Amino acid sequence: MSLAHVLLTSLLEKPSTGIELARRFDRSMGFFWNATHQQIYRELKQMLEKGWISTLATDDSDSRKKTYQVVEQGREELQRWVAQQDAPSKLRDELMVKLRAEAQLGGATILPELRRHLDLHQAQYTLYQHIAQRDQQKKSDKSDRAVMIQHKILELGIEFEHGWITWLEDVIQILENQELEN
Amino acid sequence: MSLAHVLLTSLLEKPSTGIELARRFDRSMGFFWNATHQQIYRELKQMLEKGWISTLATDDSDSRKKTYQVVEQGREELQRWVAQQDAPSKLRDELMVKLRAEAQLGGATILPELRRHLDLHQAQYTLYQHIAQRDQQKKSDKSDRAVMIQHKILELGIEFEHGWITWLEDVIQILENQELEN
DNA sequence: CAAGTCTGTGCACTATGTTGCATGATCTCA
DNA sequence: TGAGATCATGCAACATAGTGCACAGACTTG
Repeated sequence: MSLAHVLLTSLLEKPSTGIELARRFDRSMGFFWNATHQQIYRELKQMLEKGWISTLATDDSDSRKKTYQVVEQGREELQRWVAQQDAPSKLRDELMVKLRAEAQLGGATILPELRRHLDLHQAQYTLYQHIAQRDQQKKSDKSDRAVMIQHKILELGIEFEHGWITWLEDVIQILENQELEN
Repeated sequence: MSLAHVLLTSLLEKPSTGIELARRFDRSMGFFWNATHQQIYRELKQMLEKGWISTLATDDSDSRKKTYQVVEQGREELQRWVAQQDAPSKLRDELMVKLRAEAQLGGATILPELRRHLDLHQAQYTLYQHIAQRDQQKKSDKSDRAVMIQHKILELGIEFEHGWITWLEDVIQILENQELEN
């Protein structure tokens, strides 16, 4: 299980409510992890039971809103997990399977899908670029370890998106030319 | 569900037994999808029930070994799936979370993990390069659509591994230098 | 040919992720 | 001020993925 550890990390960065966490998954955190609000609420509940997190007392008591923070035990658990060896995450990409399937089936049904994915990756790419630019201006404190790491992670994201874009453009071109030949 | 579709694709390429499929996941197919033999047997059983595949009659009947092949209905299902729009697969990488967690926790516990991953990616990279070279010699028939697509997929894999390697080297360097400064 | 290992299949259980729906609280604007 | 949107939390059911273990047949070797 590691959704719990993702949430611990996110909560260390800033104590938050369930929804806030869910929203953060659509942004920076979401680049390399994602989860629905359902998973998040369920996980928060379990983490509370395990004593890894607690709710902030400052919350308005007549609201159902709960803000969570990491407690010592949660911090220790995260530390333990970080030190632990794990296999690199396995890639699992439907589009690649579809391409390969189409290679067997014949036809060119896949072309629109490839174009659509190209668009999506381009959008993601520009989004990351914007975030990077904004960060650059906000905090030029290069010596801050946390800031540097976050920046590096973003860079990797940008690199991957760029890889996808050039690759997709290439494949689309090749397939389009093959179409024309028939 | 799409493990079923991955298996359909793999079976179209070549009728196989469960184990053969599982082994193929450790190779070419495994670059963008993976599954344990357990998942595969279970899925094969269900696909048989749905009438997407059938067992080959040529199998030695006193062995428990079963060779599966795709039947018309399975081919149609695959076709349907290929044409269908899907969101790009979401990346989910533990190492990135760990990095970010460590940025919060402080310490340099992550460095050995980064080095280990660098090694793994380097190994993967050379493996792909070898496969690419071998394929180049075997089948220089560039006009074959299926061959071309498989080659392109491999190229993407190589590109990604390369991205990981340069990025990891970079991050390791930066963190090592920070270590020295203390 | 007995003992040990490998191959191929499979069940049961657990963990993780997803979908659909429900409900109270808060906001908003005519 | 009350009807409707939307925010925040959550339950239940289901779908998918992964682990551990078992077992029968084939292969192998002293």
